[in-house]
Amino acid sequence: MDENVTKISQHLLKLKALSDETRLDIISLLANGPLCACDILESFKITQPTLSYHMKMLTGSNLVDSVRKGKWMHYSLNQAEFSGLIDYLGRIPKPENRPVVRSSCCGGMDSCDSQAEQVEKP
Amino acid sequence: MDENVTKISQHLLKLKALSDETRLDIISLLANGPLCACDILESFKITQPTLSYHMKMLTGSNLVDSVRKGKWMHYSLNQAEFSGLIDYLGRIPKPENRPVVRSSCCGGMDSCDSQAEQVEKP
DNA sequence: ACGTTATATCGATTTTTTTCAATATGTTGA
DNA sequence: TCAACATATTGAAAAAAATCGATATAACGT
Repeated sequence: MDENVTKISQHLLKLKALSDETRLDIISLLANGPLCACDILESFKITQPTLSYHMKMLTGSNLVDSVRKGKWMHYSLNQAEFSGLIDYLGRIPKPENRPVVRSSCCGGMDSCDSQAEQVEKP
Repeated sequence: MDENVTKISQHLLKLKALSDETRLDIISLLANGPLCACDILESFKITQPTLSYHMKMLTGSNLVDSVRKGKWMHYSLNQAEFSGLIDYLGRIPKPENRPVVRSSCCGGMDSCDSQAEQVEKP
């Protein structure tokens, strides 16, 4: 029931993760296969701590998985989570959601075209 | 060619637009059909200028269309643009993109498992 | 023209995000 | 154990985003 609420925040986390240009580029990089942080770092003009921060955002949203391989940290796109986000977005445009209340400003939705009479709101 | 660059920013704009909780909720509202600003406003605990700001973000990203109907501003989800974003995201996980350079930190990708010898980077 | 209503813009403030230098942690090979 | 390397964390500063009150603009009815 309020699992939905939690889900929304999970999706929001992912959307936030994708809303930064550097991170979106990192995601595109990882789409080609796993990479270690040192490789990713070379593709950008940012410092190592900044990359580490971005990777934390990405792993924190579960869009990216990480495993240690010796000295190196290997990052990979979590396809399932990524697909999950896409599925969520894909379900939005359909009218099965009705997540919040709806009121009407002027009787009906399209009745505003010919707003001969206006409904006063108390 | 660099149309791709522009496209990326368009997608990034949309992702930024969706990365705010209020705006994501507005999108869900609009998924049920067009609404005027006054109606949307009632669903949130924000002021009218703030809503106007958010709607500007949403229309600026083209995820939402707006038309004046008399005194009212009617907002509606731009399904085509929304789908465009979803399509873009859906294409990311496949290896047809290779958007940026790739280097290798230790020979191959999986060779790091048994990193008997390490390749020094000059 | 005027008053009312709906929305937009402006200016300032608060909040959040991004960034980096310094430093810490963890791993490996000698 | 220790030096070297890869990555993480911390603390502070800069940049960007969100918010609001005041005010402007636009449309309508009278």
